[in-house]
Amino acid sequence: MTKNPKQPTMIDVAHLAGVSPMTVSRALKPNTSVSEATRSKIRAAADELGYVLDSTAAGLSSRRTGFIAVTIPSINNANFADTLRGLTQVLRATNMQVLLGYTDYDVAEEERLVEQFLRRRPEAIIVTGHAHTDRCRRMLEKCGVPVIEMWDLPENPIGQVVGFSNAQAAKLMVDHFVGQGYRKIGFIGGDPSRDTRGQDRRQGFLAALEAHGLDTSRMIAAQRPPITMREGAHSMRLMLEKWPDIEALMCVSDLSAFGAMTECQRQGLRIPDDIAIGGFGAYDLAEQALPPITTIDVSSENIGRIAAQVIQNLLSSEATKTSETIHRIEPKLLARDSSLRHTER
Amino acid sequence: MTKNPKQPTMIDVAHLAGVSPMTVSRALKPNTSVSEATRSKIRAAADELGYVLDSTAAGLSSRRTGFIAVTIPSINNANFADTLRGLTQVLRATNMQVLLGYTDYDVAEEERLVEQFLRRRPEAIIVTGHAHTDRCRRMLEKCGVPVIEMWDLPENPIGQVVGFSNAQAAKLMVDHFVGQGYRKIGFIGGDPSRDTRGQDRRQGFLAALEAHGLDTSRMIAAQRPPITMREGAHSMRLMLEKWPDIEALMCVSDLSAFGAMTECQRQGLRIPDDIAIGGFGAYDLAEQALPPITTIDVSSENIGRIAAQVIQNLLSSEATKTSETIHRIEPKLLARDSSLRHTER
DNA sequence: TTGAAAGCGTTACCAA
DNA sequence: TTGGTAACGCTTTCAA
Repeated sequence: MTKNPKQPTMIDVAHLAGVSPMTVSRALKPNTSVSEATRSKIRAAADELGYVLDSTAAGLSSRRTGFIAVTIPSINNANFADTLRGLTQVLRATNMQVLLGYTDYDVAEEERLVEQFLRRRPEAIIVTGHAHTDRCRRMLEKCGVPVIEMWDLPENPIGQVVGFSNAQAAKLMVDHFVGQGYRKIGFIGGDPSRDTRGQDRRQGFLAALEAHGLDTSRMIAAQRPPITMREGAHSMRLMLEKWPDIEALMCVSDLSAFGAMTECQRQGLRIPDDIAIGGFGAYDLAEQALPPITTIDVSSENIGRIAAQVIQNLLSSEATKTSETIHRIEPKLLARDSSLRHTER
Repeated sequence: MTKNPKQPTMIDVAHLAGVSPMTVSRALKPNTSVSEATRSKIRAAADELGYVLDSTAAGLSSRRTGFIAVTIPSINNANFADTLRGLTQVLRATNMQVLLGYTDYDVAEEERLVEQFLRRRPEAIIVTGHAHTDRCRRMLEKCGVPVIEMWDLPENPIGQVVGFSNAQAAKLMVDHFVGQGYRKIGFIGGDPSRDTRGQDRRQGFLAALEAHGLDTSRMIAAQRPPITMREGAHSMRLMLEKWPDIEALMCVSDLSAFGAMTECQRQGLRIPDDIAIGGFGAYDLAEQALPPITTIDVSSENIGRIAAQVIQNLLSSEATKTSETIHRIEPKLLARDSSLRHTER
């Protein structure tokens, strides 16, 4: 590793190229009025010195850091990964960089992250869900940059929203189960203190059962998220012990649904003949499992893409700024063998 | 959203608290000599104004940005997610922030990311693997901060290394298969142009087969990574068409192994009686699948933790800086039902 | 198209 | 323990 006691600055490049630093600054960005001759001379000088622009200084001076701060509950989650992918894809064109943090489904950790991130002076901030500590909410409200809450439909949004109704998503599954003729229907997952989206699904699930006049007792609350396959299997064991008559089961995510399904299979139960299974999130796993698992698709990647577009819109100087504040996604049910009656296949 | 035409600065806080900006700067960091009275006065003033430190300015002035740049091939990958978790956990104590980018297994994209990241003046940079474009390698070599290559054992390391031998990992699986009495052994995955780690596993696999004097023809190259479950299933179909006599199969990752296994099951083959399956990566899925899938554990989280410790060490002013450059992890085989002969269970 | 001067908000350094 | 001064490396702004 060559020891570089000091990285070259714009001034060094300017000296070598025989121009002023200001011209270097311009020459290094596109769409600036610099003659081709000067520009290539400067490029050569920069290359020779191994010059690398210092965005820290640039950001301080221009008050545009190029950061979009994003917090998600978990990095090891295909849904949020998809959202992030959609986000970065759209953002790439804008030269914006994502500053990513994960909260582990903990609002206190979210607060810590948001505080750290705001120091970086991001040009917008995206958080997952509507649950925040009071202090975090206050910080977001007066941070002076666009705030997006995603993956949820908050009752009192801080700024923009790109999300869907988790309750409605769960209702889709209940309606599907009922349409397939199942009546003794259960749910696994949904921790009120941490996974508010899971909890919303649980509540929507209950409400939908009630709307159909069905028994609502077959509920197993999960451990703290992330709800793993293993916990799905564990909860399934409890469920079968307590309500062996259960006909159909929704899990808070496809991962726990897979765990629940394999537990059933281990116990010799057939899916869906003995028990129907539904998940959430449209994971690859749900499609690839044997049998494929019925799930709900909320187009995670699209959430990210839309969020990025909202930001682009808000940051573009053109005063086209949409007044729209809620960008609502419609969850879709993907009916698969794990819940389809033989006669309907 | 309250319109804040201008965020308050340290000077505003200093005025309100009746001290100098310098004292504010000190009061806001721990372990600085400021009297308790002054400190709390300043804290109150900062709170009242809703002051948020500007790390951009702080970084410019102190030349310490608090960023550790990290590139991984994919965000939607439990292994790299675990590495990242280990990394951030250790780094949290240091007040370092991870600047994360994913390359999609593309060295050109890695180059783009590294260039972007170096502008942020990170205090260290961590990349995955040894394959870089020439330009990227040059940038890393002369960036002036510690460089770590992880998840691999490069022949010509740029700086520090925290990794393991992918070839050796594959050899573990071959030896296991052979020990179980399998002889007609195949491999799925390993794209030389992109997934060099997968390719290394493939090569190690071949070498191990040869060492045992076994036939090395049963190889199916995968599509470009990430190798999904679906591609595992697809490759399995090809494999069974071409070599229906195959007795044991290793896949480049647990995901493709799961896809391959479900494809076998769909075709009525029993695991491991008709065909044994092995994966890589110790995903939850491998443990939870039916039957559980034999895999290789490289302790992904540990890779991240060690990388973070190496960085802490390198950045600490104490000249304890370890001369050690290669931090080698030992892959471990987790033998499970998907490859264990009945008699050995 | 190019340049000079004046910050951007913070911290290093030295002095009190 | 506190404060004054001078950067840090760039961009904004205005002028040539």
